[in-house]
Amino acid sequence: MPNPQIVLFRQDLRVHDHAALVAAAAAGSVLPLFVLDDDTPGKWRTGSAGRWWLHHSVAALAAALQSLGARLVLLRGRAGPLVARLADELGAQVHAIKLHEPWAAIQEAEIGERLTLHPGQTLSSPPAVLTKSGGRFRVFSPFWRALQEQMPPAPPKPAPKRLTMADHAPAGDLLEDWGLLPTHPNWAAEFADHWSPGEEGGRATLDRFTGLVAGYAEGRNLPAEPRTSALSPHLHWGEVSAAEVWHRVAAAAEPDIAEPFLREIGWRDFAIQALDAEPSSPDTPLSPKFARFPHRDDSAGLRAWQRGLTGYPIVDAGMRQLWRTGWMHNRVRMIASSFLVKHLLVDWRRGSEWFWDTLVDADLANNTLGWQWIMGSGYDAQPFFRIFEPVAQGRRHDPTGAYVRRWVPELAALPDSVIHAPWEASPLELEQAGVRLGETYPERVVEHGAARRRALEALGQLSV
DNA sequence: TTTTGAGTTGTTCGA
DNA sequence: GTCGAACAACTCAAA
Repeated sequence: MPNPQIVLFRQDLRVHDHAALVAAAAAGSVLPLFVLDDDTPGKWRTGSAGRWWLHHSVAALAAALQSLGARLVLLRGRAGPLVARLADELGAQVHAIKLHEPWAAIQEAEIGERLTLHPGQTLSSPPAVLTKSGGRFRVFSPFWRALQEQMPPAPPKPAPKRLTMADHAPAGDLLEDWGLLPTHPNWAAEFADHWSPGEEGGRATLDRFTGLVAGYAEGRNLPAEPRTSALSPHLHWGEVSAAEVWHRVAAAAEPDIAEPFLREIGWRDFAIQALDAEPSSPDTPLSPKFARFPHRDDSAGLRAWQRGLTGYPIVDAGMRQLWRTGWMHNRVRMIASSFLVKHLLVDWRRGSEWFWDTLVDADLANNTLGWQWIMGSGYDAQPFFRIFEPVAQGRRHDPTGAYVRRWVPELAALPDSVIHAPWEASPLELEQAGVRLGETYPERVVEHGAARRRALEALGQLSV
């Protein structure tokens, strides 16, 4: 009997296109393992919404493995020493898909020589496409050009037909005992209306999107319409591989039609390699001068933002969509995050922490890149004078107000002309809509013009 | 080494 | 209402 092969699942909760699972199955009997490790990642342990997703995704993976003849073993604790000890006890090899988050590198080092790493998190492997002089790209466009030269990625591997479960596998924990789901209160009550965690749900989401690729470039900025892929949580947890997404989308449309979406998958690679190169970036601005930025310690403003009570309808709609569904449309993420850091001057890390805890697709690389980008302190950051104007953004991307009406129902009866700026409504319009500013819906926490001037002044100080 | 062109997602102002 | 220019200076990547 050959040695047992431990397959350590982490952010690759799938059985298709899983190089580590395939290699293990070919080498002997298999012990699939998932470790709930809240220790190694420290502050960036899986957040609350992510835990809801993780619960269901682990259950789905266990069922998929069961149908192949294996049992997913669940353990809790610091993964490195725990896996190393189990491998020693069983005389096992360990297989895993290489991840590029800083905590993953620590786990991999702690498991040590028993571990064989396989590619699979990113489109290219290693994730860092390099410049002609061997350096890392810090600007997306040249990165994307170089990445495209490596495409297509390797074709997805089929799932193993049959697994032989290793002898002497520990019983492990019960998923229900991990307490990943919220109870009092159950703030995730609506999540299941919007999401189907797990590989099957991910593939169904991908199937649906292949019919929408052609309209993606035009429709992706309209938050009222379901025209984005909604693949982000499935990609974060690796329920479908980036390579499979690439192949399916590329097959669904002509190259120039598919490119706007494939670029976004390229951004995911860019974010992952950026975090790999800059492991402190979740906590530290990449541009050192931003350490001097005069953040305001505005706990009331932060709370208004978190609860969707800023008085700016597009911002509030986004923040409430996030709270209710664990997700926010990408266009609105930009508007809402810009509002926090530019209009309120709150430290971008307070925003990234909130997103980390509330997004079902919370991903350390994407979250970090996004917040540093909007702040202007990161790789390929936007110019400092680019301050989103929430009313103009709302009118441009939600012209009928359908998105605001859905998530901010107390404004639903306002006419289109003022739905994004209720303070511009006439007394009669307000009365007919049943809106009393300051009572049924808040006054603006800041006025745009004044907030913009204040932000420009604060940012201007950095250049002195 | 130096030079050159370019750089996800925008807003405001004045003609 | 529409349009183009200005908004800093810097860094990156390649020639």
